Amino acid sequence: MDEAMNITPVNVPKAADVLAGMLREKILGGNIDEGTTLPNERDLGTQSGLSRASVREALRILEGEGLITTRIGRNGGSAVLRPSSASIERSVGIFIRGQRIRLDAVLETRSAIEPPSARFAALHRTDADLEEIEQAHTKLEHASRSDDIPAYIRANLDWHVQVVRASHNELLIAFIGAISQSVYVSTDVEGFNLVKVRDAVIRAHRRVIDAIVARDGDAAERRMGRHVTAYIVDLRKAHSDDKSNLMGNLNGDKPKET
Amino acid sequence: MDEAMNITPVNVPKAADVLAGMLREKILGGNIDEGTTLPNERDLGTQSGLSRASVREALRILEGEGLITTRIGRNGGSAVLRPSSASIERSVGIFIRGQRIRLDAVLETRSAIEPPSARFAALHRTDADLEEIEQAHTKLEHASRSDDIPAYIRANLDWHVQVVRASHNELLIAFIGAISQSVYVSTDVEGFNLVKVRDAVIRAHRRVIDAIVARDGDAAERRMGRHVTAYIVDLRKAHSDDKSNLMGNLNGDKPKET
DNA sequence: TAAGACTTATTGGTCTGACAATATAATTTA
DNA sequence: TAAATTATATTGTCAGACCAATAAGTCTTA
Repeated sequence: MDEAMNITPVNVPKAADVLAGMLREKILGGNIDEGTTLPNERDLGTQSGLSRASVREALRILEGEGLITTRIGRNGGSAVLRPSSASIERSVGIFIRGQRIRLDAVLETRSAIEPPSARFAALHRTDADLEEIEQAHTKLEHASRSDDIPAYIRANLDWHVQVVRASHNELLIAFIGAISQSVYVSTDVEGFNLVKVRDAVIRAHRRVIDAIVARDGDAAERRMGRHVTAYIVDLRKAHSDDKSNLMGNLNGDKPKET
Repeated sequence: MDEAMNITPVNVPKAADVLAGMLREKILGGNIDEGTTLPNERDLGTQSGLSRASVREALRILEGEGLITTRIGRNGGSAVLRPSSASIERSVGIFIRGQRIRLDAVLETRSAIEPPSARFAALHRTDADLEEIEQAHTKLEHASRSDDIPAYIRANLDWHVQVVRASHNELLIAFIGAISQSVYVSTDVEGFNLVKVRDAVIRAHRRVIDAIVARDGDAAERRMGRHVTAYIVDLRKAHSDDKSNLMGNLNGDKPKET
């Protein structure tokens, strides 16, 4: 590169950003217990030499990052929070909407993540995990039998989430959770009107469960892979009437007129 | 559930949150071009009936979500931004640090995502993608030959990112990008001191590239899978001196004394 | 005429101080 | 002792002012 005399654009951090950065490092770096409360806004102001408005902006940044939660009233204040997958879910959701990622692509992502997750689930599961998965499976069967399609869709997603949970890989869990949100809001009900379709899903789930029970990672990955791939193919087939577009995107846009 | 007479906890949204929500929907829902500027803070205040401080807090929230960027000065203001993967990277990074996810688990996640990504890369790649991958490969070889380990590590990660880029799946790209950040800051240099190790990596990369060139999805997935698995195994072997802990986590903590 | 220097308007950045809303603690009272 | 009341600590919100940065407009000058 030719970066001899070039200096980086002059850095003019805002006061609130600086304070937020300091507090963020304190929270993430230090061994601070969850629930510990920061000094109140006025004290933070005098300590940092900033106005309360700037302090509040900094706190709002941290709140957005899921690092603190703020309560009003006496003994209120900003309490340290262990960052959860919620903020990943939020940013992924915004990303999907903002970039207008198509449902097709989201499902493709899911089809990439879930099979290896099923493998890890088979390898790392506990008996408690199995119980959760079985419970989700029962709920799915019940929703299917009572023709409650919305409940069925919810239960279906839930089952998949439970399988990934059993992998005990927090990142995969967070990713699947984030994706599931988006899949849920844009899964269309009509795909599951047919009992035949619902039954096929349930049978596929059963086979995956069996592999997880047997701690057979290879089988779990293979079966989950076939299941999610088949699911995508089915959806594409169901939507093959408007061939130009394959599927709607996640923004509720009308198909472009051509 | 027994939720007959129960009312949900009274909802007291903050003014800034409400305004942020309205603006967020306007930005994500409406067809607003990137670069469009919102009204200035004072106008937003009068239009919404809120004080400028509240308006600013709302804008700060949106800025944190990557939906706007704010510039000072005449013709400045808050310009709409297409949300990028940057905010996903940030939230994933915070999640990893905050939850103290171990490097081991991060690598496991990578080993789950990359093989299917390589498959998609083989299926969806363009010639331009190939060029990027080859270029990254050349850089890796060069860094290896000149024993520049930091450059080697950077180039190594870069190659992996380029492969996933070729999948043209924005979510997978974002996930891998987010993970790579964390892998980078905690990959330790010593694992690559041996030429033998570096050469093995390069040969494995070559085989993956060949599969992508041939548009052979199965081979690409299989070879990438073997590569990342071998990588994890090697790292674990290298760190087998402190057997209790397998690897350091990503927070630079000292191993717990027992 | 065109390049440079100066002026000015617009916009976000920050501060101060005040009051409102609310949740908990402390006190009083039945 | 328990319920009701009061006090207090804390965030939520507002109004207004001034500072800082930027770009458009204007003037000067070669």
